[in-house]
Amino acid sequence: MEHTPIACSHHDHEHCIHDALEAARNLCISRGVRLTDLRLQVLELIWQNHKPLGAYTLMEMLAKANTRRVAPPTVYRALDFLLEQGLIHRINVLNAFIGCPSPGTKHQSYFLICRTCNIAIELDEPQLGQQIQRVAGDAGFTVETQALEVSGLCANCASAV
Amino acid sequence: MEHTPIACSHHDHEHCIHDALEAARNLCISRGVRLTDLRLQVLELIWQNHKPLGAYTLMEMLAKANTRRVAPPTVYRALDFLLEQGLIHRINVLNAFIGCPSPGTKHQSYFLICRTCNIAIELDEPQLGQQIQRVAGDAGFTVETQALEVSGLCANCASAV
DNA sequence: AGTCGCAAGGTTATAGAGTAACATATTCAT
DNA sequence: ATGAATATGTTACTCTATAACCTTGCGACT
Repeated sequence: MEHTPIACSHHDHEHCIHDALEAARNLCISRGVRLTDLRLQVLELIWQNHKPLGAYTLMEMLAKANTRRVAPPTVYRALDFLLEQGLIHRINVLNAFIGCPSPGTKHQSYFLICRTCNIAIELDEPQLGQQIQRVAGDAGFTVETQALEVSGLCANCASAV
Repeated sequence: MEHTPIACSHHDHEHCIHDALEAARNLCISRGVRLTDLRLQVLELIWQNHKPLGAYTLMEMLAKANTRRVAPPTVYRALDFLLEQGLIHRINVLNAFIGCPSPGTKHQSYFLICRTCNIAIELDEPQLGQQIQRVAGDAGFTVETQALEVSGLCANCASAV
């Protein structure tokens, strides 16, 4: 593998999850917001999969883990919290959610999404943001959020053809 | 208005719709695909509004125009056809569809979406595409489609605050 | 002109995604 | 301890989209 973006490389997954949850805990403490059991559980499920997860898939996972029914508002409220805190991103084209590897740092949402294996690789490209900002500015547009979703084949899947 | 992207400027709307439909007809003829009454009707409704329209809004419009019930698959099939032919784009963040001002020319989907008036301004920025292509290539990713959805305030709404 | 084949559209039912409104339970500051 | 605020539970519903199957109608070919 020549190119290995974080989400793509083979890595110590347990360690990766642990770090993400630890970072989330610290971030929430420093902000004075509550990372409750439910919210933490949702974040953990999202990280364990390492691929975009739909709200209803999460619901089923929660129901199994807690051995009781979990209704949509429960999971959506947790997701809303995690989105607000920048701990996860929403992938619009998939109606799904994925963990953010660098919460805390304010950034936009740029993703490479593999149509075969469904992996979503988050890009860290401030320059791209600047160019988008400039183009939008030329049109007199005030940018609030940016969402770039590039679909195609990841390195692994492309070489597997 | 200093900056006037196509979708934003005051223009002869009838003329604009007419041109779009004419272009669509020609494109379909040259490709040997059938722009049926239904498909044309959907395309026309989308252009008449000039703002992203949801599938169910379209359904109601069709039902009224045709004075009979129209079921979801009917409108979704027409939308699928128009998407395939590049005559419309899908705005993921709005679950809505909008006419493409330059079908025929292969291009990606870059939109500025005003959260107040809901207008969606399509950008024509091949350079942006190149930069995205480059960034994705650096990650070993093979790009198939790009979707950029920038949310914020359009020039009109920003000045109206 | 008939007819065969296929693409388009109709119909019913259901899956998937998200929210409104209200009730209950926790937590926190005082 | 108590009240206010925050978080979660519950029910019901809306909106978005697709599956599966049937019917229609165009169009190429003899």
